[in-house]
Amino acid sequence: MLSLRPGQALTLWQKAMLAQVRADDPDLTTRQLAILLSVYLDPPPHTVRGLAAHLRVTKPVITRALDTMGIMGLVSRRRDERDRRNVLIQRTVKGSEYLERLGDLVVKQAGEVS
Amino acid sequence: MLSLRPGQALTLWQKAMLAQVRADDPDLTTRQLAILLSVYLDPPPHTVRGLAAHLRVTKPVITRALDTMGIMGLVSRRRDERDRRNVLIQRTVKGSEYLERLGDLVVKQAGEVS
DNA sequence: GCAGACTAAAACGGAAGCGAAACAAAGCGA
DNA sequence: TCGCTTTGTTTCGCTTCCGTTTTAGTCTGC
Repeated sequence: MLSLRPGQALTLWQKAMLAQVRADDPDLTTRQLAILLSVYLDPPPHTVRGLAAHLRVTKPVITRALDTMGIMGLVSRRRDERDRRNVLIQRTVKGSEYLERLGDLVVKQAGEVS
Repeated sequence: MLSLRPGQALTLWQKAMLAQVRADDPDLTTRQLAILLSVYLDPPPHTVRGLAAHLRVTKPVITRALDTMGIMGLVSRRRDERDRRNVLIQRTVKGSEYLERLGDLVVKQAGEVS
């Protein structure tokens, strides 16, 4: 159970956003990041349909985000051989590293919140 | 001093992003949110030039973000009467409420992180 | 006063995201 | 087999953001 006050939350958010903006690696949209986090933190398998329902957005939103993040190497796609209509979204080393850095960044900024 | 583990940080991030995506009020870009948080959390006065230096982005980025958030009513602009080249960025009630909701949202999600 | 420095905004072309609708491929049920 | 559903992608027109460059207004030092 993680407990923090609203002021601490906003300060943490500011520090994290600031670090994100200053780092000039390409930053993801809110939707893209939500998808990436779901793929890596929720148990597989992940399908376009499943993610769309989970985030309550339309399927093209998922497809487009996967296109973009696929080019970035943060996720990869594979056909489901058991039901070839489905596409399974898979993790990549690069995506793991990306989220690892994000987690470390948040932890680091949290340490500086009084 | 706020202490959390990388796994907790990512889970918190996921929950917050998910809540943000599901809520269908217009979500801000990373840059816009960073600007908004700086305006509300850092001591005034805030100028375009100052914010650009603080975030390490170009001035048009700030101008455009202020345009967008101004239309949304989250910030307002006023000429500095002491040096009329400057524009002072000011807080609004609506902006305060927006960040209050954001803070509460993060606190709420944090409470569900094990 | 006036040239030069400074500040913010506007203009420009390009890239990327959006929702809605159309589409192709695969499974399913009679 | 042959419709019908399901799944993911593509297309369309539109909006928004991007970096760069240009413009307009304001100070400042001589």
